[in-house]
Amino acid sequence: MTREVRLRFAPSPTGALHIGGVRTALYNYLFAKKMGGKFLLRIEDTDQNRFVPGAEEYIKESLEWLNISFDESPWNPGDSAPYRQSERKPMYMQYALDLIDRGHAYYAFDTSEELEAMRERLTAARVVQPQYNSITRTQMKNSLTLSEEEVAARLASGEPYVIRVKIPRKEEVRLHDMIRGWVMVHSSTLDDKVLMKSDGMPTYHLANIVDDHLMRITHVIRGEEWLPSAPLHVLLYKFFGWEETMPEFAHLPLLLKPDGNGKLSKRDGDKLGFPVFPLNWENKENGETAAGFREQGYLPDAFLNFLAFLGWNPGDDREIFSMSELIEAFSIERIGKSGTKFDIAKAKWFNEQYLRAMPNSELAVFLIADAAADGIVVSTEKAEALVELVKGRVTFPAELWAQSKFIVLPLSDFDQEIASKRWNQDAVNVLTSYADRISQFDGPFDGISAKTLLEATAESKEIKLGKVMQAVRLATTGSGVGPDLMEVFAILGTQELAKRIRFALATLSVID
RNA sequence: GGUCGGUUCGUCUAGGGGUUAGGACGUAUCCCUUUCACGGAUAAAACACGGGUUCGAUUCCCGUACCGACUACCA
Repeated sequence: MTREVRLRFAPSPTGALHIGGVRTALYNYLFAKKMGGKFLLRIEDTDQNRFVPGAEEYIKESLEWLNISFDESPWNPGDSAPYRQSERKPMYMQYALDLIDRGHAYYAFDTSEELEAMRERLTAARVVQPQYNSITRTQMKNSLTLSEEEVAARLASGEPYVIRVKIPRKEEVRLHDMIRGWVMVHSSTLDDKVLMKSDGMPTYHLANIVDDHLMRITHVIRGEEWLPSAPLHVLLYKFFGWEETMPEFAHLPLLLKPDGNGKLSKRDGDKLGFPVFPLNWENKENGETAAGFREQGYLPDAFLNFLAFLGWNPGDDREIFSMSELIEAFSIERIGKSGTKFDIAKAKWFNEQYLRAMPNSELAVFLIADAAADGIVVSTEKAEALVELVKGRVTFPAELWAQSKFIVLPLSDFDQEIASKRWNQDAVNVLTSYADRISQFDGPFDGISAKTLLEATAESKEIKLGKVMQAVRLATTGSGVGPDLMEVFAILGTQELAKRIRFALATLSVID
């Protein structure tokens, strides 16, 4: 019988969900869906000191924004409930105890001072890697060195203790990674990691193995930073006797800084002026804030598409993928091995592609809202016309209104540099006549008729249109650049257009 | 330092024993456009280095260099 494919995303609620975490969630989701399996969310909140209020909601909202949904989660529990490790606390100890019974773990009573002293002693003795391991544990206070009575007495007295895994002295640990192939590590380089902390909570290592086993996880896709501890996890599956159902591992390449080297961090975003988080974030306790892609104007589908390509590609030239197309095309084999530098320019390009592909009616919603924020009411019909005019020129929805409001708002001033260079007597002559002709214009005033009329006007004055075009733009929009002027005229309408021209004629003066 | 991982244009990448080493972003130029942008076209731009193996290596092997992750009672 083949097992149901089950994947999980297991973030820690210690702050805003980093973009790398979002990508991990996405890849897990894509693979789960591709395989017709289930995707679950598990909150890894075993470190009570690092818990940050609001972080869990942030994770939820971020993934909802991107349409990454869970079949099972704290808010939509399935038969693996509960989905918060803090709520699973009572179940971990028995597994740790089981490991002690099997001789694969032990109690340790060393204080942090004693641990520190041990490390100092080893460092002084030039031991390359001071760690709690098969050698050093014989000199520490634990159930391997202490008598059974002594251990029992310490336990009974309520003395704080941890439970450590007993790493074998010599053993070749073989780890299969779906992205990297076989990775071999010798157990002598591993240390006796803490499994149960003195506060009664499991560490990540124990909780992750126990929960993945209990939740019947078949594939673990996580960041490369976990690769070094993966051999320990393999060992734990073996110690528990769960090798048969051990999940497949895939360690994703890291997301790197755009400049220089190293893992992408919040500081890079602040420094280079782009977000590193999906949503805006504010830690109410320490006032820490971070900018989000959503608030910067990235469309969820575009951001998702961009994210998917950070370390994965379909193997052909296609670049624009919807979520369902991603699911269809996704495969772990096509995930790269090397770290990926974060390139915000590509993210913008994706956003532009998606924005231009959106129907005007949807884009108009953004424009109407932004106009309303400025206290301006724009009709749907007008908004759609404006959107059509400028959508090819913008990266973010907020620019739609910013770049077209000059049409809606009254014309007040003129670009002085253009005025001094382009405002001349020819322009005054053409515009004076054009305003008159427009006022008398009868019939539908569209881009074509606006242009025909302007050409006729210039011809009647025996002036080349090209010589006065900049002045015409300046007079009607106040600026030297902008979208197709004749289309602008059409939206303005004959009355407003004539009014603007007369205002310009009255305001600007010919210098030469 | 140790362990592990990685290395194709500036960036994301395709490819893989014999290729003009392909695409995309970005950049530059040209075309379109009576502006700017969009769009179209073109260009510059890469196999880290050294040894093997081989008729032939960017591709396979081994070293070196460089980069990174990890090295907590954090995940």
